Amino acid sequence: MADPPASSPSSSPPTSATRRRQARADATRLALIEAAVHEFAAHGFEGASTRAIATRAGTHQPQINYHFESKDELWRAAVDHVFAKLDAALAAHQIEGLGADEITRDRLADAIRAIVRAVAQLPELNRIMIQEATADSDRLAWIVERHTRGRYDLLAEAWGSLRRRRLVADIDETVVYYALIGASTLAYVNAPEARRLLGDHAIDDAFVEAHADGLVTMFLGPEPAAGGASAD
Amino acid sequence: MADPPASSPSSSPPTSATRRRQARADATRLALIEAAVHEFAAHGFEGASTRAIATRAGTHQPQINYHFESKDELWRAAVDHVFAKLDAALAAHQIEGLGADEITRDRLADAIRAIVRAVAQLPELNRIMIQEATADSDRLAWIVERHTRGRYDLLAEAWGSLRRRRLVADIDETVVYYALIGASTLAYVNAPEARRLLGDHAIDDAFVEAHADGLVTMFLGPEPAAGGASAD
DNA sequence: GTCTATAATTAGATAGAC
DNA sequence: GTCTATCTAATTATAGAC
Repeated sequence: MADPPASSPSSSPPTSATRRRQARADATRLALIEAAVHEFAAHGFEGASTRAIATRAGTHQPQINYHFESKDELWRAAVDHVFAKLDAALAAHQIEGLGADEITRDRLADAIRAIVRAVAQLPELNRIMIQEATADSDRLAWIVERHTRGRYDLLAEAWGSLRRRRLVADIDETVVYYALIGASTLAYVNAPEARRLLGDHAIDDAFVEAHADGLVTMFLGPEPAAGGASAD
Repeated sequence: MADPPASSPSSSPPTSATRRRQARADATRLALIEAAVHEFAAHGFEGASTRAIATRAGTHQPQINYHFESKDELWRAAVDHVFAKLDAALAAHQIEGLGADEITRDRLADAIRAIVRAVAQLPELNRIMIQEATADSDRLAWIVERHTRGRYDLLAEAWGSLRRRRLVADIDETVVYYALIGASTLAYVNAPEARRLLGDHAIDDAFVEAHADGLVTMFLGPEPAAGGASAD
């Protein structure tokens, strides 16, 4: 979405030297984005300094204003980057998404497991989300319209469909949305706290699997009701 | 815990004037703490400025260093303040706590409802907690040992007791802790986002009650199993 | 105790050499 | 494109009048 700064201003043919320069520039840009993800997640937008980001990226602070218009634009590029990684992780953890076909209890169970595994390996995304969601701002408006609303609608429709068919508990979609996101992300968002509270190795792969199973039980019940449910 | 600056340096008897001065000072101190709660919750420790806190408190920025040693000490006073409010809110919403006697399913259900109602009216506490928990720091160490660990132990013991007696699903205490805190707090922590996503009045009293009921259903099941459960 | 003025540091952004 | 040097504005904390 953010255009890279124009690197071929006129019609000069791409020589080997300019191609190497471009590759170096792309590497710098990516390193800045990944460093920004880490720093914004840890300290919030205002708490993260562009100097710390540049140092983590192995470059110098003015590079941020060269490759991005401003700290704000770097933040947007970082957010787009982690959401792209989320979609990749979700795709890796489940064959079909929520929206593909008529939702079933088992499909939602698979989706919940996929969400838990994905957010476990991508804690920065939900750290950034929550840092921004605590106060209204232009950044919050941007992130809600660009990344949040579509995902909310998908989950709300899936839950609503199951709820109307009595395949899940009679709980409001808005309640389920925040309960599921909160219940699935907090242990990873708060991993530094969890390490102090529970020990260094408390949030490991076994925890993630127990967490996924636990949330499926909590949100979908121990077992699908045999027989009695009738469609709307 | 933090001693107020000594206001009676020698043995001068308290005149009406000095008593009025002291009352004014106490009011300034409290106004600073409450403004600090708001600003730290909205912007995090590093993102909140002492000028903004002083302005919100209706006083001037150097008052912070007079009434508190530093921004850091003000933060600690603010955290103690919101945890005291949490305890008051929890006490108002339930007769007995988790630790009073042998835990029962109904007692835990009451506790969950009390937690939801309390965190709904005190979103600043969980905003501050989550802002700090995303990165390790001296502040995180302080808050975990001073405020978090005891509450974690209480809930983990209660759940473990019910779990051993097969009165709740067989889910690990650590999973339940983060799932419950996340599921109960996120809608209020993220209220600015929820307003953009769902509309201005989505997180109202009816939501809180539906939320409380929904979490009881999710964590404790729709109904206690009649008969079959045997104690350990 | 509360105020104004200011010191010392650090922030994001820019200029210009190479 | 990347670097060094630096500008302007904002930060926390302190000094000193009242």
